[in-house]
Amino acid sequence: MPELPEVETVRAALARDLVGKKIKAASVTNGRVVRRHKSAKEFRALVEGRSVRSAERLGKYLVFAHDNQANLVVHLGMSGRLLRAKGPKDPKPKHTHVVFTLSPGGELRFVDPRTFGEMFVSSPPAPGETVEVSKFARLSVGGDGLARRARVPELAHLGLDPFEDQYGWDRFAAVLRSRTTALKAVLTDQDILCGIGNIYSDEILFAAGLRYDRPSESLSTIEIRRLHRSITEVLTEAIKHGGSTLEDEQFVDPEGKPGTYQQFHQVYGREGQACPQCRGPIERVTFHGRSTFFCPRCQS
DNA sequence: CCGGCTACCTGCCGGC
DNA sequence: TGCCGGCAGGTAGCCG
Repeated sequence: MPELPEVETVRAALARDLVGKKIKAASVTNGRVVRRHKSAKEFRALVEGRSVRSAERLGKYLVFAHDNQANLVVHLGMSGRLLRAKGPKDPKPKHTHVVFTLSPGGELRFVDPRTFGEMFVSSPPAPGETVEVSKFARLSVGGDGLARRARVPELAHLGLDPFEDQYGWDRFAAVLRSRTTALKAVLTDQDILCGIGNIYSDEILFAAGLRYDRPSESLSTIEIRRLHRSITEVLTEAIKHGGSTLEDEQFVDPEGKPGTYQQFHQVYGREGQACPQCRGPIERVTFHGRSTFFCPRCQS
């Protein structure tokens, strides 16, 4: 379940290892992965022969700028991996759906058992064509973020990325006060804040001492500042440890290395265990059809 | 406009 | 031992 820290880990690895290389050939063996395109053939025609100029991230999306104004966009979904390989002789994992042959040398493969992940080539909007950028992005994102959204229309609906410029606590306060929804629903709504999913929302809310079901507009200024700080701190710490790799899922970076942040999880997946702060039992509830872990004593 | 529900998928695990 | 239901959850699309 790659969320922002896992996607950032992949981005950083590919910034070192993919940028500057040319995609000589692409092979697509599961068309569902490129479902935004009319055909796999169309997708191949758009990527083959292109060089990769940069590796960026917006929320949980990877954005690789091509040498022709277009961008290759990748979302890992629930179980997607981008894996480097030395060449075609390296054994292909099951569920390898796309293989890029790179120049110089090697391959980049997209492996995704559950096929919730996808990739597509985004062409810049035609001159004069306007792109509707999400109102939460407009509210707080600086020039780069807005420009990036305008360049990739498919991602223009995304809200604030927690690491984008100009994401101050006062702007964040305006976002929270504009909704009456439960905090967890706000944190995981990609059109408001992008990059946070089920695991990190629970960890962030525990760090902030706030319950998942607190109405977002009910927070005091101090609570808003605490939540704002917790978002940055938890995600930064998770990135430092290469993201989280849970026992039942298989996140690894492009070199096949798992993350280690799971050992620092305070509440996620710890139902019945002692809260690290008060030693009371961590509770698990189903919220919006998803598991939510929290400490009823430390979070209010 | 907004919130809530479901479909899309495969692997894994517990129960029978 | 084998089958089957439930669960995992990110996003898009639909509906009220």
